Amino acid sequence: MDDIARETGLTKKTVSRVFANSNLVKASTRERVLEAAKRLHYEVNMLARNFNLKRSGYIGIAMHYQQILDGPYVAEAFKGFRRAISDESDYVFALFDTESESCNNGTKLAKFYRQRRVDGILVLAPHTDDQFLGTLKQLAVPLVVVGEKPTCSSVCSVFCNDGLGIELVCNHLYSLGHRRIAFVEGPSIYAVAIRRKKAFLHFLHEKGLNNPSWYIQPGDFSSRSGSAAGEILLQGNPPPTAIVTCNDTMAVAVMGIAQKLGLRIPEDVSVAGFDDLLPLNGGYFPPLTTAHQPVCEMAEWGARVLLNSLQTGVLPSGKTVMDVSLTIRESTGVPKHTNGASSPKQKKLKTRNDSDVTYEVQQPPVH
Amino acid sequence: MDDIARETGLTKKTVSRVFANSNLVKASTRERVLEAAKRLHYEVNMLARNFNLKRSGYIGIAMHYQQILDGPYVAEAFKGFRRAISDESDYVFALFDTESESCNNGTKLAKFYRQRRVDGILVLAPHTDDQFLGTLKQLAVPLVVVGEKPTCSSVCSVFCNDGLGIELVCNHLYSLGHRRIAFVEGPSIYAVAIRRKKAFLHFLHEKGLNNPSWYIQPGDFSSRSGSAAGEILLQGNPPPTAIVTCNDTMAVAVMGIAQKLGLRIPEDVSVAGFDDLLPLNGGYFPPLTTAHQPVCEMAEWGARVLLNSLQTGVLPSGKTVMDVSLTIRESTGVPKHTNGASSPKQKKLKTRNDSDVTYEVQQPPVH
DNA sequence: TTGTAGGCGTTATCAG
DNA sequence: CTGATAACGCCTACAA
Repeated sequence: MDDIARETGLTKKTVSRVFANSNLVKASTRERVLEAAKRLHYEVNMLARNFNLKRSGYIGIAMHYQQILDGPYVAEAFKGFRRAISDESDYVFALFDTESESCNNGTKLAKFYRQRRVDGILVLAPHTDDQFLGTLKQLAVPLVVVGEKPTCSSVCSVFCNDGLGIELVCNHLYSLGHRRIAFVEGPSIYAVAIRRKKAFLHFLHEKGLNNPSWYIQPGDFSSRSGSAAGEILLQGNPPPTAIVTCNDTMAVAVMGIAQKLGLRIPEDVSVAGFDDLLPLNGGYFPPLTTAHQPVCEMAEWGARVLLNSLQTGVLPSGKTVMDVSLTIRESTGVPKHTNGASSPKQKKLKTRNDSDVTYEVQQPPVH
Repeated sequence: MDDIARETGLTKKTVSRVFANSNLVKASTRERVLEAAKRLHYEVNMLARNFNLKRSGYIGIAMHYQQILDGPYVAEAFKGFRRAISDESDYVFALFDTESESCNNGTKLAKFYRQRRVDGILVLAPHTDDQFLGTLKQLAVPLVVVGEKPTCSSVCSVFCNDGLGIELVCNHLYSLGHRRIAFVEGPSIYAVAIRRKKAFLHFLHEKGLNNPSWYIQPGDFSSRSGSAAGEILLQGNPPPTAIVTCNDTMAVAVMGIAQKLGLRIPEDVSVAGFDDLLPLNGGYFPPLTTAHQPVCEMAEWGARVLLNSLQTGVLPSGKTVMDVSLTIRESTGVPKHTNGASSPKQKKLKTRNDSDVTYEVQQPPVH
């Protein structure tokens, strides 16, 4: 900057103003500065600037690397994050693996914030036993949880109405005539999985269905666990006429087992999932009926809330619940031995409705 | 720091030494400082420290978000990165999406480096048409490309011997007795895909196989494209007895189509993939014979090289080629109408060999 | 619209 | 082993 100031006969401060996009600089002066900057290959030293501004320019994304990096969930979430925090915003994402203990108990994340290495934190799909949220809350870190309803209730978060999703799926199956409906659980480290199961139990109770207890099988979101559950369910007696799983991966695995057992989908058994994140698979399984979780939108909104907080200096707060919608495809249909209420072909009747967003407490989006 | 200095009756500099882990501080002095620091809730301001040290503490990871975030490749790569650059290393990962134009032509990445926002860059699986490598090369940025052999030859990189992988797979099939071997290509934006195809053509030529041209089908690594190719190949006349695909996803899709057509694997058709990254699927397809690509190891090594460069100040250089190995599982076997040379059951004969690493030019690893 | 003086929190240098 | 002083490159406050 000194060099440019000398070259142009101005002061460092004026040069500084140009690069800080201050509007109290004469256009001609700005030109002169920019010209000299180009000539001298000058580039702002963000280290110095940020040091001065007491900000890092980084937004931390905390997540369990191995748990979710491998899957469409993260891809969708990042799409949303990037929509909110684009290239121009001057913020960059920093990645933190909450798998490590130091991260998990909050020590490391807290330290990073205190040390000014991140300006704010987006927490993606934390586990229910993650302790760091509590730690961070005390620190008054600008923090937004995306994809989960944190147990620590005062933490700002964006998640979705899992219960509604299961309800929609189950009612869809019920109205097709299904009564023997089975369920494959998700891992209990995720509150979402627990909520989904709870909603299923509630559905059973509401409809007065008295299915055998083995109609509810454990699962951990993995293909392997889906297959295991599928084998038990489909070879049981009497087998369910419909199987609802806690995520799409397990639903596909169930379809795989069904096909292996020579069962047609949906003629012999209906299968429904949860998430609607999987790419429509290559055509060797019927497209999946599933509850659509607006991950991208949740992420985008969460990032916007955080950004807004960073700009205003007001800590983020409040919860946003987004509605899950039902996407009916070809893996569900009328059960064999039943006269269902609906027509047998339900092809591609899409009921997605992304604008179905419920704002409980929220500052306006900065679109 | 001033506060601590006052409290302890020392100088700022001495306090500084304590936190910089300098060993020229008396133990008792260090104790006093740390005690005061705890009492005053002092935490080093990394912004100031890094400003002074002219480093950001961030390592950039440049990749095409949507292209690869959704899949096991990134998960593996990050596992490797983290092995090399752990929590203790004081480096954090920053994420850059090379999908955006500003990143693609290198402007943004270059700017980030000049602006001191990243100390070095790991480029994950770039496309052949990515322009940023050239730009960055000129800037003398500490940079390592992982998972691809860059066209710009002087760029430091860690990739694998794709050709060898295809060769191993093809020879395995050939020795089982297969002659009508088909191939599903990968997208030409990846040089890896081109190398794999080239290796396949070389294999055909070497064995003097004269298969119809439609035995080579286009693909883009997606499940959808795999299915499309599978349908054409398996319904063709004469159909191939074995199908080699450019990645595992497409191989699974081909298996799906095969099962849909009522073909048994490997009795009616053998299928082999490339990558060995997919979780062993839930048991509804036979476990896949595939070429194992040591993504995690490549990433780890790449990150080590970069770290080493950052510590020594010497720009990274040289190429490391890691060998692909063959993992034989149950999706390949002796063709129906042929008397293969080998036994029909080749179950779980694993030939993985991760230590098969070839160092062409390289500084020693900092284990 | 531009300039002056001073400060941000750390480390480097060199002396003791 | 410890200390005094200056420097890093930018920004804020206030003055002109």
